[in-house]
Amino acid sequence: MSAKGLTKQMIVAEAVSCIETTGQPGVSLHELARRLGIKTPSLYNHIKNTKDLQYEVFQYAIDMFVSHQKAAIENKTGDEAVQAFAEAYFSFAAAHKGLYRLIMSIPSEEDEQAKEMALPLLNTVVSLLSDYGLQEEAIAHWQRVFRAILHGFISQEDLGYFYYYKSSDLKKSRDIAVRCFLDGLHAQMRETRNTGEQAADS
Amino acid sequence: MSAKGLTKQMIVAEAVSCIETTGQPGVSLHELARRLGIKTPSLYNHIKNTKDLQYEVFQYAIDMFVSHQKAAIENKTGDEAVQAFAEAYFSFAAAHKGLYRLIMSIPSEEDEQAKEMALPLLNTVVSLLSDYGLQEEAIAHWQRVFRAILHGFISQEDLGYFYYYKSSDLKKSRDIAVRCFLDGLHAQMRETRNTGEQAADS
DNA sequence: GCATAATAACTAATGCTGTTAGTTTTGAAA
DNA sequence: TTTCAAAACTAACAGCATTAGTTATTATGC
Repeated sequence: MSAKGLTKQMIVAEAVSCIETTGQPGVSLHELARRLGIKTPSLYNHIKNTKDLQYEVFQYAIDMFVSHQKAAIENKTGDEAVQAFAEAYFSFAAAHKGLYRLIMSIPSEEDEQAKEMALPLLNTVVSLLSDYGLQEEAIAHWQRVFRAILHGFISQEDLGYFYYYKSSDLKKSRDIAVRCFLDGLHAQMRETRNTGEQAADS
Repeated sequence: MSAKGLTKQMIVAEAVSCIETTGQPGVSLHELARRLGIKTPSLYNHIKNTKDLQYEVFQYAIDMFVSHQKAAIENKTGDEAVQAFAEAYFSFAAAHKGLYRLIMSIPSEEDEQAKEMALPLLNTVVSLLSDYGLQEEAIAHWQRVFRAILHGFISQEDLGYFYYYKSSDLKKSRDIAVRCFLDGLHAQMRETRNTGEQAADS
């Protein structure tokens, strides 16, 4: 009945809080309004639509994720930094399941806005690999490989695709994956040093 | 107005066809009924609910994916088989975007039925790695690593997360990823041979 | 201190989902 | 030809996002 002084930030915060507790990548406007003590359509005084709200939360999640990553690799370089990054990546995904899911569900090939918002997420990995003195094209490839491993792992854990053969623990699998990446990267660097060319196709 | 002799198989087939053309992992019952020339609630004479239909399509997609994989690695072993498998994996995901998305969106930790249906998908990879003479626990780990790379790649391509730094092509990135996996696997095998133990943590 | 304008709440309604209950039609078996 | 189950239907509901139009509150200018 009253103008409660609700702000967009408060709505986003409530949405984030909801996502954090449920582990789901979204909230219904109905649920959100209920939590804020208003009726659903009133939300439209502050947000444009669900997509708009999603973008706000998306931005929030990315900022959080990136700062988490940056903190983890501070004062570290090379393999040590890569390993620390991977651990930070895994721990964030575990601690913020809903937000991670959101980050990995929003963008699409067509959505230029989301892709641009996600850019910092890529830059952290690229700068991580810059230590290795690779050529620019090689970095572009290996950054993809690294992110594929990281996300592929989290994603399939989340889906339950890693709970077969469960005798062996996930942490060890993750360590092996990261080590595999580093071994592969080192092998590539040896080849590059010997031939002066990236030779990954023979 | 008439009993059209519709069967569950026909409904599933139509749903698959719809998913194949749209690239989306699902169809609305309304759209499905419209395509079949009946009213929405009539579908409930054949299916239990949307989840039920989803499972049917899921099963169909898995069968298709698995047979595609098996055909690709027939008469191949070792690295050659691994590479052929990876190519088959990538090509299926590209050619059947909607079905692949469905496969990678249905299961969850809690959904035992879906997890069991997905089992053949894991067995193909496990049998692929059996060639290498690894211990059972090592296979459990490396099978995860391989699938993480494969799905991680497709997933992020799909999300648009690989379209930055696009100067370099995706195919080459994929090749590097598979080679990285093989390099890592070989490195592990050398270690195992030397020490008689899996030593991936030092 | 009071009128005014902007803000932010509201109610009512629409269209899209999936779903259920109850009813009629159809086609095949007795 | 009657009978009965299968498979279609209509009508209705609940939950979702969303829009239009309305009222109440708050802050601003005179």
